[in-house]
Amino acid sequence: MAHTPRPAAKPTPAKPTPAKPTPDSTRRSEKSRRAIFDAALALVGEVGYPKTTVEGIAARAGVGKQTIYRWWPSKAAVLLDAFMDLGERTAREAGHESYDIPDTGDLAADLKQVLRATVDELLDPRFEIPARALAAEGLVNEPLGAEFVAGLLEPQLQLYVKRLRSAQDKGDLRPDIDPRIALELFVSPLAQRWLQHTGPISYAYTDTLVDYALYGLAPRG
Amino acid sequence: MAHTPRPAAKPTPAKPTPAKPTPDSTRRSEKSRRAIFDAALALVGEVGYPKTTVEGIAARAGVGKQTIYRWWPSKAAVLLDAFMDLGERTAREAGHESYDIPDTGDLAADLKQVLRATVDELLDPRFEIPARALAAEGLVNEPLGAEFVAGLLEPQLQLYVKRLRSAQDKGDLRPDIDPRIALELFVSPLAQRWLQHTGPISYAYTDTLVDYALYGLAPRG
DNA sequence: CGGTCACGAGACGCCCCGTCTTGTCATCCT
DNA sequence: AGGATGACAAGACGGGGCGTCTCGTGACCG
Repeated sequence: MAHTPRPAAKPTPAKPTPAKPTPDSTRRSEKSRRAIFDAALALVGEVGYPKTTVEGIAARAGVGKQTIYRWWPSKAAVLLDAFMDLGERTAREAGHESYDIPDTGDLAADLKQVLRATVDELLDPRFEIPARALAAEGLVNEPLGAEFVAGLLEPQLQLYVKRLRSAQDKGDLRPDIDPRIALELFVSPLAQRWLQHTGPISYAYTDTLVDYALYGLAPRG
Repeated sequence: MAHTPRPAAKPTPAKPTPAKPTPDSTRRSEKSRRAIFDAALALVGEVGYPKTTVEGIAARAGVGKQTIYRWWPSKAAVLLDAFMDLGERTAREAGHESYDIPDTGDLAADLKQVLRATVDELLDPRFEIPARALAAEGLVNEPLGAEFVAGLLEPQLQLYVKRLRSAQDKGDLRPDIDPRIALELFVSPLAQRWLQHTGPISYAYTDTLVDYALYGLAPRG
């Protein structure tokens, strides 16, 4: 729960910050929380992010506006939590405790496989619409962007770091390479094509990225 | 002038689309147009994109709101035209008729030089604030995103395509490589780090990207 | 010299914002 | 048991930007 307010508050009643009421999260209604998530995701899918409003979410969820403002600072924060909750639920029901990039010994094949799965995900509207909306909001809304990166993006990237380190141990990757930079050679191009529609995304494309990145653009020899 | 309305309209008065008044662009006030651009860029820089409003731009420019709505569909479109106009003006006063990536014969050095210049640009607040705002809007607003890509991004990328083709002619780049994909190996990582704050950007970083991309992540031999 | 039309100014209804008020209900403490 | 607490649904409220509209003005046109 990313936006749950801090449970403690200074005892001093007269401080510069107006001393918010600080809601009691133990008394929180789980039913309302889920209804808000469902309504937010449904509305973003149906009318798009810009036309999704806090009032609309509240009405759709059968919830008072105050209940939303009590727990989240903005519609973007609501959607971020809803999206992360969705991700956890779908991962759980798919049986994944925690993802990991396969390690068959063939680095190129493993990377291509994961990127193909990513392509599928990026093209699934249930994922695409809220993810794009959150990415867009994160570009302009600093704290939300940081949470988006830290909560959704960076954990994925760390899986690549792990797999690339393993490859270095086995001599499949140059030992002087920084894995955190290396992964960007195939992940970032896909991300940019998806986000900004700068080109089509397909299995052939991501396969090509892996080959180019691993074996280099310059002639070998 | 990206959003100048079409000069012609069907003679049929009763059609499904309500037949907009179609302003006469020959009678347009150049003074107002410039004042709107200046006001839009100033406001975005001062109060940020979300707090920039059409009313605010109009008031700052000493212009009626209708004059903005007559020529642009949204504040995002205004800012896009203002930003493109700014780019043209600064390029002109810097004496550049048209940019081009240097071709000294050393591909790695040429790419590193251009990327270093890009780093400088990305870190210049005068460029950064409106560019990020437009990129964010373009993610969610399809037609604006397409115009952003076609008008600002793709022309830059084509310079890389040109330089990479030249490298292929000289044998500095594998002949089977698609230059449009190859350029993404070093441009997209930089773009993503800048847009989403997924990591620091520096000369050392972009130099590394070029080396990784040209010579590959896998051991040579 | 009369007609056309972009212009500055601003009024208008609309919708959403974020806050505040009211009454209900579940939980916890005494 | 009974009283206090506090989240809850519902919705009223002022504020402000939206996009459209109506004015009166002035520049250019035939």
